[in-house]
Amino acid sequence: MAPGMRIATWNVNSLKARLPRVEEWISYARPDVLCLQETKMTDEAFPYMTFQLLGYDAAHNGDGRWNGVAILSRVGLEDPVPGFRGAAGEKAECRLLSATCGGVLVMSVYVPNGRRVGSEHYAAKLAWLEDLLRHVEASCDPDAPVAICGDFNVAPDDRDVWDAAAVHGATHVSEQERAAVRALLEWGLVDVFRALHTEPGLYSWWDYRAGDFHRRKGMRIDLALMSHVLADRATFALIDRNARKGKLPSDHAPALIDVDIEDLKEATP
DNA sequence: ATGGTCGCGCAGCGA
Repeated sequence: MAPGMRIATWNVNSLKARLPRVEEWISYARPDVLCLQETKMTDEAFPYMTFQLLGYDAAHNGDGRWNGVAILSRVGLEDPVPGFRGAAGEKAECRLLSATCGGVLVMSVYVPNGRRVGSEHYAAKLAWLEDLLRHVEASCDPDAPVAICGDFNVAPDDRDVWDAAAVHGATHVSEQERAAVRALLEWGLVDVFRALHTEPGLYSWWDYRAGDFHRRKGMRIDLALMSHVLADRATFALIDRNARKGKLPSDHAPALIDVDIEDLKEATP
C-alpha cells in the first residue's frame, strides 16, 4: 500500500462527452481513487477498458441518460455495492456506489438537485440526504477509514457561494440542506477541503451560462467527507480549476485530497 | 440586461 493516497471526486456531466478530458486529467493528477458523478450512461456503455489501460479497476452504477456514478481505483477495488442498503435501495436512483479501495470504504454520491426550495424535488433531495445518513449509520464505522465523495448539490456555508446575500435561502444554500450535510459531519465526517482551506471564494461548480466561470460566480458543492482517521492525515487539498477551462469542460472541477496513510493500519479497528 | 449554455437526442427537459 502506498504511503500516500490521493482521493478525488468529479462530476463530469456525461462521461461519453468528457472521456478525453477525464483521461487527460487522470494522466497528470494520477488519483489513486477517483469518484465520478453524472456519467449519464448504462453499465454496458461504461468504458472499463479505457480505465483498465490507465491502470484503474472500476465499478459503475448507471442506467441511462440521467445520473450514473462510478469509482475508479488503482489501489484495489473490492465489494462494489450500488445504491442504499435495505428498503431504501430502490430510491437511490443510480446516485450512490460504494466500494473498498486500498482499505478505505469509498462512496461516490450524486445528491438530487432540489430545483426550487419548497418544490417536490426539494423534498426529494432532503429525503435522499436522510436516506444517505441512515445508510451510512447502518453500513459504516465512524472509527474506520471512510470517504464519502461527490456532488452534494449543497454549499455548506456562505464562504462556498459567490454572493451569499443574493442566493440566501435558495436551493443549495437553504438551512435544511446545510443541516443535512451537518448531520453527516456530526456522525463522524470532516469536510476535508474546508478543513485545509478556510478562505471564501473557492468553488467547484460554475454555470455554463453568461461566463459565470470567468466572473468567479460559482459554488463549492463537490465535497470529500472523510472520517476523522483519514481527515487527520490529510496533507493536501485542491480543486483543480484548470480542468474547468479549455475545450469542452464539465461545469464542475475535480476536487482532490491527499491522505498520508502510512500508519493507518495500526490506527484503525 | 431577470437572459445566458450545455448534454441528450431530435423536442424539450434537466442542471
